[in-house]
Amino acid sequence: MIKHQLSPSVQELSSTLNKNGLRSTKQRLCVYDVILEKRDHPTADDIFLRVRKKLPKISYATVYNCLETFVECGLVKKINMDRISSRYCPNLAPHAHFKCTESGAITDLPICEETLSSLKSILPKGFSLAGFDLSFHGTTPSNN
Amino acid sequence: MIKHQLSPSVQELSSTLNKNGLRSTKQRLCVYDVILEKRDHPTADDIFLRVRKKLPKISYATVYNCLETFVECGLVKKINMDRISSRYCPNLAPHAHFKCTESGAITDLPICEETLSSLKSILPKGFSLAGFDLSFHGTTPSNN
DNA sequence: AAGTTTAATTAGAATAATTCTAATTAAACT
DNA sequence: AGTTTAATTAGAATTATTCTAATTAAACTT
Repeated sequence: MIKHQLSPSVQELSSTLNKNGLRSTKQRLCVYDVILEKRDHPTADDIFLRVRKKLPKISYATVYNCLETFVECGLVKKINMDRISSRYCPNLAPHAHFKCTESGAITDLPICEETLSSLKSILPKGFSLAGFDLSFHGTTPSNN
Repeated sequence: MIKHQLSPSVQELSSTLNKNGLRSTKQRLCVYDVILEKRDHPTADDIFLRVRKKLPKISYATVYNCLETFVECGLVKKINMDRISSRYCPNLAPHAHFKCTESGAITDLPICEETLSSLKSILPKGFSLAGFDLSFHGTTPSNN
Protein backbone atom coordinates (compact mmCIF):
# COMPACT_ATOMS: atom_id res chain seq x y z
CA MET A 1 0.00 0.00 0.00
CA ILE A 2 2.67 2.54 0.94
CA LYS A 3 5.82 2.66 -1.14
CA HIS A 4 8.19 5.19 0.38
CA GLN A 5 8.24 6.10 4.06
CA LEU A 6 10.44 9.07 3.22
CA SER A 7 9.51 11.37 0.38
CA PRO A 8 12.09 11.53 -2.40
CA SER A 9 14.27 14.61 -2.51
CA VAL A 10 13.73 17.18 -5.23
CA GLN A 11 16.73 15.61 -7.03
CA GLU A 12 15.02 12.24 -7.03
CA LEU A 13 11.71 13.71 -8.16
CA SER A 14 12.70 13.77 -11.84
CA SER A 15 13.24 10.04 -11.99
CA THR A 16 10.13 9.34 -9.92
CA LEU A 17 8.11 11.34 -12.42
CA ASN A 18 9.74 9.63 -15.38
CA LYS A 19 9.02 6.21 -13.89
CA ASN A 20 5.37 7.23 -13.88
CA GLY A 21 5.51 8.34 -17.52
CA LEU A 22 5.38 12.00 -16.52
CA ARG A 23 7.58 14.87 -17.61
CA SER A 24 9.93 16.66 -15.30
CA THR A 25 9.01 20.35 -15.60
CA LYS A 26 10.34 23.32 -13.72
CA GLN A 27 6.86 23.97 -12.30
CA ARG A 28 6.62 20.45 -10.86
CA LEU A 29 10.10 20.64 -9.39
CA CYS A 30 9.39 24.02 -7.87
CA VAL A 31 6.01 23.07 -6.39
CA TYR A 32 7.54 19.95 -4.90
CA ASP A 33 10.50 21.91 -3.55
CA VAL A 34 8.13 24.34 -1.82
CA ILE A 35 6.20 21.47 -0.22
CA LEU A 36 9.37 19.91 1.17
CA GLU A 37 10.83 23.26 2.23
CA LYS A 38 8.36 24.13 4.96
CA ARG A 39 6.38 21.24 6.38
CA ASP A 40 3.45 23.25 7.62
CA HIS A 41 0.58 21.59 5.71
CA PRO A 42 0.09 24.43 3.23
CA THR A 43 -3.08 24.98 1.21
CA ALA A 44 -2.99 25.17 -2.60
CA ASP A 45 -3.16 28.92 -2.19
CA ASP A 46 -0.19 29.00 0.20
CA ILE A 47 1.75 26.91 -2.29
CA PHE A 48 0.73 29.13 -5.18
CA LEU A 49 1.93 32.24 -3.34
CA ARG A 50 5.26 30.65 -2.39
CA VAL A 51 5.94 29.24 -5.82
CA ARG A 52 5.04 32.51 -7.51
CA LYS A 53 8.05 34.16 -5.86
CA LYS A 54 10.27 31.85 -7.88
CA LEU A 55 8.09 31.39 -10.97
CA PRO A 56 6.05 34.60 -11.27
CA LYS A 57 4.10 33.34 -14.29
CA ILE A 58 2.77 30.15 -12.70
CA SER A 59 -1.01 29.78 -12.66
CA TYR A 60 -3.39 28.31 -10.09
CA ALA A 61 -4.35 25.58 -12.55
CA THR A 62 -0.74 24.44 -12.72
CA VAL A 63 -0.39 24.35 -8.94
CA TYR A 64 -3.55 22.26 -8.71
CA ASN A 65 -2.37 20.03 -11.55
CA CYS A 66 1.03 19.51 -9.92
CA LEU A 67 -0.54 18.69 -6.57
CA GLU A 68 -2.95 16.23 -8.15
CA THR A 69 -0.05 14.59 -9.95
CA PHE A 70 1.95 14.25 -6.73
CA VAL A 71 -1.04 12.79 -4.91
CA GLU A 72 -1.56 10.26 -7.70
CA CYS A 73 2.14 9.30 -7.60
CA GLY A 74 1.90 8.91 -3.83
CA LEU A 75 4.42 11.70 -3.23
CA VAL A 76 2.18 13.84 -1.05
CA LYS A 77 -0.99 13.31 0.92
CA LYS A 78 -4.03 15.53 0.59
CA ILE A 79 -5.74 16.34 3.86
CA ASN A 80 -9.41 17.31 3.84
CA MET A 81 -10.81 18.70 7.04
CA ASP A 82 -14.19 20.30 7.59
CA ARG A 83 -14.47 21.74 4.09
CA ILE A 84 -11.81 24.37 4.42
CA SER A 85 -9.15 24.37 1.70
CA SER A 86 -7.37 21.07 1.33
CA ARG A 87 -3.89 20.87 2.75
CA TYR A 88 -0.87 18.99 1.50
CA CYS A 89 1.65 16.95 3.42
CA PRO A 90 4.86 15.23 2.25
CA ASN A 91 4.99 12.85 5.24
CA LEU A 92 4.53 9.38 3.78
CA ALA A 93 4.81 7.41 7.02
CA PRO A 94 1.49 6.27 8.52
CA HIS A 95 0.31 9.21 10.59
CA ALA A 96 -2.76 11.04 11.84
CA HIS A 97 -3.41 14.76 11.97
CA PHE A 98 -4.39 16.82 14.96
CA LYS A 99 -5.99 20.17 14.31
CA CYS A 100 -5.89 22.66 17.14
CA THR A 101 -9.24 24.43 17.15
CA GLU A 102 -7.68 27.50 18.77
CA SER A 103 -4.56 28.10 16.71
CA GLY A 104 -5.60 26.24 13.56
CA ALA A 105 -2.23 24.47 13.54
CA ILE A 106 -2.07 20.94 12.19
CA THR A 107 0.30 18.49 13.87
CA ASP A 108 1.43 15.14 12.45
CA LEU A 109 1.04 12.26 14.88
CA PRO A 110 2.87 9.03 14.01
CA ILE A 111 0.82 5.83 14.17
CA CYS A 112 2.62 2.80 15.57
CA GLU A 113 2.28 -0.72 14.15
CA GLU A 114 -0.07 -1.87 16.91
CA THR A 115 -2.50 0.98 16.40
CA LEU A 116 -2.24 0.53 12.66
CA SER A 117 -3.31 -3.11 12.88
CA SER A 118 -6.00 -2.21 15.41
CA LEU A 119 -7.30 0.27 12.85
CA LYS A 120 -7.29 -2.29 10.09
CA SER A 121 -9.20 -4.71 12.32
CA ILE A 122 -12.20 -2.40 11.99
CA LEU A 123 -12.68 -3.50 8.38
CA PRO A 124 -15.08 -6.36 7.72
CA LYS A 125 -13.92 -9.43 5.77
CA GLY A 126 -13.54 -8.75 2.08
CA PHE A 127 -13.13 -4.99 2.32
CA SER A 128 -10.05 -4.03 0.35
CA LEU A 129 -8.18 -1.05 1.78
CA ALA A 130 -6.56 1.55 -0.45
CA GLY A 131 -5.96 4.20 2.18
CA PHE A 132 -7.27 5.89 5.27
CA ASP A 133 -7.50 9.24 6.95
CA LEU A 134 -7.46 9.83 10.65
CA SER A 135 -7.86 13.29 12.04
CA PHE A 136 -8.37 14.59 15.52
CA HIS A 137 -9.44 17.99 16.68
CA GLY A 138 -9.11 19.64 20.07
CA THR A 139 -6.60 21.82 21.81
CA THR A 140 -2.84 21.54 22.19
CA PRO A 141 -1.01 22.18 25.50
CA SER A 142 0.16 25.64 24.44
CA ASN A 143 -3.40 26.60 23.53
CA ASN A 144 -5.56 26.01 26.61
CA MET B 1 -17.48 13.77 24.90
CA ILE B 2 -20.40 11.81 23.43
CA LYS B 3 -23.82 12.25 25.01
CA HIS B 4 -26.25 9.94 23.23
CA GLN B 5 -25.26 6.71 21.52
CA LEU B 6 -28.66 6.59 19.87
CA SER B 7 -30.04 9.66 18.16
CA PRO B 8 -33.28 10.95 19.66
CA SER B 9 -36.46 10.23 17.74
CA VAL B 10 -38.20 13.05 15.91
CA GLN B 11 -40.64 13.20 18.85
CA GLU B 12 -37.77 13.76 21.25
CA LEU B 13 -36.16 16.36 19.02
CA SER B 14 -38.41 19.17 20.24
CA SER B 15 -37.28 18.82 23.82
CA THR B 16 -33.65 18.35 22.79
CA LEU B 17 -33.84 21.63 20.88
CA ASN B 18 -35.57 23.41 23.76
CA LYS B 19 -32.90 22.20 26.18
CA ASN B 20 -30.39 23.93 23.94
CA GLY B 21 -32.40 27.16 23.91
CA LEU B 22 -33.50 26.56 20.31
CA ARG B 23 -36.97 26.69 18.83
CA SER B 24 -38.76 23.68 17.50
CA THR B 25 -39.74 24.58 13.95
CA LYS B 26 -41.43 22.50 11.28
CA GLN B 27 -38.32 22.87 9.09
CA ARG B 28 -36.03 21.48 11.80
CA LEU B 29 -38.38 18.59 12.54
CA CYS B 30 -38.69 17.79 8.86
CA VAL B 31 -34.96 17.95 8.11
CA TYR B 32 -34.25 15.74 11.09
CA ASP B 33 -36.98 13.31 10.07
CA VAL B 34 -35.48 13.01 6.60
CA ILE B 35 -32.02 12.29 8.06
CA LEU B 36 -33.36 9.50 10.27
CA GLU B 37 -35.63 8.11 7.54
CA LYS B 38 -32.95 6.86 5.17
CA ARG B 39 -29.53 6.34 6.68
CA ASP B 40 -27.55 6.71 3.51
CA HIS B 41 -25.23 9.61 4.43
CA PRO B 42 -27.03 12.21 2.30
CA THR B 43 -25.50 15.49 1.17
CA ALA B 44 -27.12 18.84 1.98
CA ASP B 45 -28.47 18.78 -1.55
CA ASP B 46 -29.99 15.30 -1.11
CA ILE B 47 -31.62 16.50 2.08
CA PHE B 48 -32.89 19.67 0.43
CA LEU B 49 -34.53 17.68 -2.37
CA ARG B 50 -36.15 15.21 0.05
CA VAL B 51 -37.41 17.88 2.42
CA ARG B 52 -38.78 19.98 -0.42
CA LYS B 53 -41.31 17.25 -1.21
CA LYS B 54 -42.86 17.89 2.19
CA LEU B 55 -42.08 21.60 2.55
CA PRO B 56 -41.94 23.00 -1.00
CA LYS B 57 -40.98 26.49 0.17
CA ILE B 58 -37.88 25.48 2.15
CA SER B 59 -34.63 27.15 1.09
CA TYR B 60 -31.07 25.87 0.89
CA ALA B 61 -30.03 28.32 3.60
CA THR B 62 -32.53 26.76 6.00
CA VAL B 63 -31.32 23.25 5.25
CA TYR B 64 -27.74 24.35 5.92
CA ASN B 65 -28.84 26.19 9.07
CA CYS B 66 -30.72 23.15 10.36
CA LEU B 67 -27.80 20.86 9.67
CA GLU B 68 -25.36 23.20 11.38
CA THR B 69 -27.70 23.38 14.38
CA PHE B 70 -27.92 19.59 14.61
CA VAL B 71 -24.15 19.25 14.36
CA GLU B 72 -23.70 21.81 17.15
CA CYS B 73 -26.22 19.98 19.34
CA GLY B 74 -24.41 16.71 18.66
CA LEU B 75 -27.45 15.21 16.93
CA VAL B 76 -25.74 14.40 13.65
CA LYS B 77 -22.16 14.08 12.45
CA LYS B 78 -20.79 15.90 9.44
CA ILE B 79 -18.51 13.80 7.27
CA ASN B 80 -15.98 15.52 5.03
CA MET B 81 -14.24 13.38 2.46
CA ASP B 82 -12.00 14.46 -0.40
CA ARG B 83 -13.72 17.82 -0.92
CA ILE B 84 -16.95 16.51 -2.34
CA SER B 85 -20.11 17.79 -0.64
CA SER B 86 -20.23 17.09 3.06
CA ARG B 87 -22.43 14.24 4.15
CA TYR B 88 -24.53 13.86 7.27
CA CYS B 89 -24.95 10.87 9.55
CA PRO B 90 -27.24 10.34 12.55
CA ASN B 91 -25.13 7.49 13.99
CA LEU B 92 -23.76 8.80 17.28
CA ALA B 93 -21.87 5.69 18.37
CA PRO B 94 -18.09 5.78 17.77
CA HIS B 95 -17.67 4.64 14.20
CA ALA B 96 -15.51 5.02 11.11
CA HIS B 97 -16.60 5.44 7.50
CA PHE B 98 -15.59 3.34 4.55
CA LYS B 99 -16.05 4.84 1.13
CA CYS B 100 -16.17 2.42 -1.78
CA THR B 101 -14.25 4.02 -4.63
CA GLU B 102 -16.28 2.06 -7.17
CA SER B 103 -19.85 2.54 -6.02
CA GLY B 104 -19.34 5.69 -3.97
CA ALA B 105 -21.30 4.10 -1.10
CA ILE B 106 -20.36 5.00 2.44
CA THR B 107 -20.56 2.30 5.10
CA ASP B 108 -20.52 2.86 8.86
CA LEU B 109 -17.99 0.69 10.68
CA PRO B 110 -18.36 0.45 14.45
CA ILE B 111 -15.22 1.04 16.51
CA CYS B 112 -14.79 -1.19 19.54
CA GLU B 113 -13.47 0.02 22.90
CA GLU B 114 -10.01 -1.47 22.36
CA THR B 115 -9.51 0.24 19.03
CA LEU B 116 -10.92 3.44 20.46
CA SER B 117 -8.35 3.49 23.24
CA SER B 118 -5.63 2.49 20.81
CA LEU B 119 -6.64 5.51 18.73
CA LYS B 120 -6.54 7.81 21.70
CA SER B 121 -3.08 6.54 22.60
CA ILE B 122 -1.78 8.33 19.50
CA LEU B 123 -2.27 11.69 21.20
CA PRO B 124 0.72 13.17 23.01
CA LYS B 125 0.41 14.19 26.67
CA GLY B 126 -1.60 17.36 27.16
CA PHE B 127 -3.52 17.20 23.87
CA SER B 128 -7.19 17.64 24.67
CA LEU B 129 -9.50 15.70 22.36
CA ALA B 130 -12.82 17.14 21.20
CA GLY B 131 -13.50 14.67 18.41
CA PHE B 132 -12.03 12.60 15.64
CA ASP B 133 -12.73 11.40 12.14
CA LEU B 134 -11.60 8.12 10.72
CA SER B 135 -12.32 7.28 7.13
CA PHE B 136 -11.16 4.47 4.90
CA HIS B 137 -11.39 4.13 1.16
CA GLY B 138 -11.11 1.07 -1.02
CA THR B 139 -13.47 -1.49 -2.44
CA THR B 140 -16.25 -3.53 -0.89
CA PRO B 141 -16.79 -7.26 -1.59
CA SER B 142 -19.66 -6.63 -4.00
CA ASN B 143 -17.53 -4.15 -5.95
CA ASN B 144 -14.35 -5.97 -6.98
C1' DA C 1 -56.59 34.62 23.19
C1' DA C 2 -54.16 38.70 21.29
C1' DG C 3 -49.73 41.24 21.47
C1' DT C 4 -44.81 41.29 21.67
C1' DT C 5 -40.24 39.84 21.15
C1' DT C 6 -36.77 37.81 18.81
C1' DA C 7 -35.15 33.66 16.61
C1' DA C 8 -35.78 31.29 12.31
C1' DT C 9 -36.79 31.30 7.51
C1' DT C 10 -36.71 32.99 2.86
C1' DA C 11 -34.93 34.36 -1.92
C1' DG C 12 -31.35 35.51 -4.05
C1' DA C 13 -26.76 37.55 -4.23
C1' DA C 14 -21.98 36.73 -2.90
C1' DT C 15 -17.95 34.05 -1.91
C1' DA C 16 -14.25 30.69 -2.07
C1' DA C 17 -12.06 26.66 -3.67
C1' DT C 18 -11.47 24.16 -7.44
C1' DT C 19 -12.06 22.68 -12.31
C1' DC C 20 -12.59 23.49 -17.15
C1' DT C 21 -11.37 25.40 -21.81
C1' DA C 22 -8.85 26.52 -25.69
C1' DA C 23 -4.63 28.43 -27.04
C1' DT C 24 0.37 28.41 -26.25
C1' DT C 25 4.71 26.51 -24.69
C1' DA C 26 8.23 23.26 -23.86
C1' DA C 27 9.93 18.24 -22.62
C1' DA C 28 11.87 14.55 -24.68
C1' DC C 29 11.65 11.84 -28.52
C1' DT C 30 13.39 11.12 -33.61
C1' DA D 1 17.08 20.83 -35.47
C1' DG D 2 12.24 19.09 -36.05
C1' DT D 3 8.25 16.74 -34.32
C1' DT D 4 5.04 15.10 -31.15
C1' DT D 5 2.34 15.48 -27.40
C1' DA D 6 2.11 16.49 -22.55
C1' DA D 7 2.12 20.48 -19.59
C1' DT D 8 1.18 25.22 -18.80
C1' DT D 9 -1.36 29.47 -19.09
C1' DA D 10 -5.18 33.07 -18.40
C1' DG D 11 -9.37 33.49 -17.48
C1' DA D 12 -14.08 31.78 -17.48
C1' DA D 13 -17.11 28.42 -15.27
C1' DT D 14 -18.69 25.53 -11.68
C1' DT D 15 -20.03 23.91 -7.13
C1' DA D 16 -20.78 23.98 -2.36
C1' DT D 17 -21.62 26.95 0.98
C1' DT D 18 -22.40 31.42 3.36
C1' DC D 19 -24.21 36.02 3.65
C1' DT D 20 -27.83 39.71 3.56
C1' DA D 21 -31.87 42.06 4.43
C1' DA D 22 -36.67 41.48 4.59
C1' DT D 23 -40.42 38.51 6.24
C1' DT D 24 -42.49 35.02 9.13
C1' DA D 25 -43.64 32.49 13.11
C1' DA D 26 -42.32 30.26 17.87
C1' DA D 27 -43.09 30.96 22.43
C1' DC D 28 -43.40 34.20 25.99
C1' DT D 29 -46.33 37.91 28.25
C1' DT D 30 -50.34 39.97 29.60
